Amino acid sequence: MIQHAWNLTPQEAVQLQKKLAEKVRVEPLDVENVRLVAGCDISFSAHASAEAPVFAGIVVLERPQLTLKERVGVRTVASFPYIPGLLSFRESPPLLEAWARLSTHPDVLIADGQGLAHPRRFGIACHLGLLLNMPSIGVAKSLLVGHHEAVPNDVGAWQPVVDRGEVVGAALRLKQNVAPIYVSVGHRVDLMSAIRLVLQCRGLTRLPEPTRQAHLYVNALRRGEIPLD
DNA sequence: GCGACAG
DNA sequence: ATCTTGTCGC
Repeated sequence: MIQHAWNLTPQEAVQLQKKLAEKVRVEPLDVENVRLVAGCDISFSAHASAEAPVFAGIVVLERPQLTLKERVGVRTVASFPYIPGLLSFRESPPLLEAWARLSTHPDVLIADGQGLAHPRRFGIACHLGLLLNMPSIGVAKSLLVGHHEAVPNDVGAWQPVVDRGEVVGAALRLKQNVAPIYVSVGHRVDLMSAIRLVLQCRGLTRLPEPTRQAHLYVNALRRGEIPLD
């Protein structure tokens, strides 16, 4: 099991990403046999500070009905600032804490951010997948790197996201007349498998259900509408 | 040096 | 990410 310190300087974090990026595995995933899909997200209290309270949550849905099987949340503090390209050093520790409290065992994890569509090909989806040794997929609402052609206005339509001549992800449309989402490989999956799984996690909104429900959950936690265990 | 920049 | 109500459109 891979493990490393989190109290790093931004410069050290960048070096660590370059080193860990070499360990990411891109391979087909047997999507048809995926039963439990985990979605995770973070919610911060107002005013971004170094010691801001943060709520991290994981929701586990069961395919193909996308039924909620489990959800777990934790309250802690962020110990790393938000720096584009280093998001995972801010959000992963809280998410790993929540993950450790799961009683179910998800087959795949969908992270709220990029996977390989990252300047060093190591977004938060790759980071979490590698540390948890889990198939993982990145689903982001906007692009960090790369470009793509216009995506046809049809559910399921997608266009490759290219960065420095390399296909690093896909702009995928889950709903008509709204912006597409960005799907990229995290760990132990390939792009086609990732796209297929995300499509199977489609609800009626722009974002896939795991991501959407995790978002709603952590926001409810922050507002005190739902108690922590 | 000038922009771009996940959440 | 967060601060925030109503409003236009499918």
